[in-house]
Amino acid sequence: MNAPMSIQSCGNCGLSSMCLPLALTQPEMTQLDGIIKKSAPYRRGESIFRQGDAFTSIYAVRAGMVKTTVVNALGEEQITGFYFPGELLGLNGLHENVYAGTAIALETVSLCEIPFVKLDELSALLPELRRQLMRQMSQEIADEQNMMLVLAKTSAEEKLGNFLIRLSLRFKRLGFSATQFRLTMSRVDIGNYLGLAVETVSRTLTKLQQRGVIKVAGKEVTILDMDGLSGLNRNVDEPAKLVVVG
Amino acid sequence: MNAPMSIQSCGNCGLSSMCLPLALTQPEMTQLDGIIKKSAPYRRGESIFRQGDAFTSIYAVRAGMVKTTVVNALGEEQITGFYFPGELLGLNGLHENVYAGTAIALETVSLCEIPFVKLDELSALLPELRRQLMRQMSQEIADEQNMMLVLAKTSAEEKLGNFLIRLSLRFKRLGFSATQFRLTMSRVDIGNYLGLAVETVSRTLTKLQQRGVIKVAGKEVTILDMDGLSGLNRNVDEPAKLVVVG
DNA sequence: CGCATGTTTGACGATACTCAATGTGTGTGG
DNA sequence: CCACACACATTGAGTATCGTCAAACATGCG
Repeated sequence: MNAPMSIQSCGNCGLSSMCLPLALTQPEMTQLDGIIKKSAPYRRGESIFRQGDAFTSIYAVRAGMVKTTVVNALGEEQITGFYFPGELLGLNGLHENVYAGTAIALETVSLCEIPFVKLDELSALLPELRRQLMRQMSQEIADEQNMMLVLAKTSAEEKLGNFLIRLSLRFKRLGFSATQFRLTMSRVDIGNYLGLAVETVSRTLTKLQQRGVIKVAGKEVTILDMDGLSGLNRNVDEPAKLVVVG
Repeated sequence: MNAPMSIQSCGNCGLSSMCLPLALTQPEMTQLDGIIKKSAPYRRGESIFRQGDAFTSIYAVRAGMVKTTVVNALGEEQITGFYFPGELLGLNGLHENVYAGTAIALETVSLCEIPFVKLDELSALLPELRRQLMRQMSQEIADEQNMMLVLAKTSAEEKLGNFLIRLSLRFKRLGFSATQFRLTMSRVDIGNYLGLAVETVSRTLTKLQQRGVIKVAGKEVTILDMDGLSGLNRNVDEPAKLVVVG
């Protein structure tokens, strides 16, 4: 008796509506299934690919969380993103046939490996697959541009607020609580990603907590005042009593 | 007698080897030409598209320079890139069928407009076109990730050095001098792009000049010591008579 | 030629970094 | 199961880099 394959198929994957197969018909999905390789789970700290490795596949996260980094000539390292289930890894690799960054599992992670040559061929036949692939690349471009704004223009407090809100939205999209979740990454990772020293991350989280906007207990975060996080307290006066102008 | 069309065709465009038609055969290029719309030149300050506009086309820069920006909910604006001839604009627009940013001509600019629906259809037929489009998107992702590192991890001096070096490489690729060129954008734009105040841009350029690494005269820049710009003076010893305490 | 816009320079101050020490959690091995 | 060690996280003190405010200076367009 074979082990059930259901989990391996896009058709039975709960993430298909936010992943590559979006908008594919059932037979099309079967074709896509045909080229996807099951990959053994990665453990915390293991790398899925490394900067400079030959580019062969992109990966869809099925479970767990992944971080990606780039390193410059001086060895400085920057975390460029945290990837949730349904999101694609390795899209920066195809322009020079070499991965432009490293992907590392933040916890036990399960992935779908999609050989790019086959995906490219299939995308010629399936317009919706092609468009979805491009949409996801486009999405990544747009996301990173927004991140550039955050890095260049905002204070430590705004950076953390923005970070927590984006995490919240992604947890929500996956069906988890939008207001209470666990930070998979360390404070060091958060600081690296946001361009802050670890100490500043700690202090800022404490400050947000004291103001009653969030509650932090180790890696466990509760968002108490979503508007306070995003609204960026233009009114430094008082946290409660919200004034609506007009 | 018709006006010569040569300039309008990819086959006769000097940029084809670094633009979309890269690796296309002559007949394929003709097909691509068939969907490209000539666009009237844009003047300094004019927008090619605006954040929120319906996404219809991507644009290849043929002449002149373009900047792109994103604005967040609070009205903060971030320049996300400067685009040279041969580079593509609007790639961030297709994931939500709306441009995720604004593109503005920094000088008189001439563009090739490429309706995306047609490009998408054609990309199903021409594998090299499809791959080149994806490569350019991938390139943009990788570039922006490197920019995130610059924004998050480096000092004002390093930011300017990195900025000038990247400009230099792109001028070189276009056949211009790599060591002497004109900054098309204002100091305000440079500061915005790099996450620095205008005053810091000014001061840092002056400092780099005093150190003999560059020469600046208004918008005219000469790079005197390329290694000094990138090498990041690990040797802080002394430029002139510097007093070392101890 | 003059006004507007862009650029430079100076003085001052705030935000976030560095260094340092203490506190907390997690995983391993006895 | 507890103790220990190591990594991670928090807090404090002092400081540097860069931003803000302000004014003078240059440039260029009409």
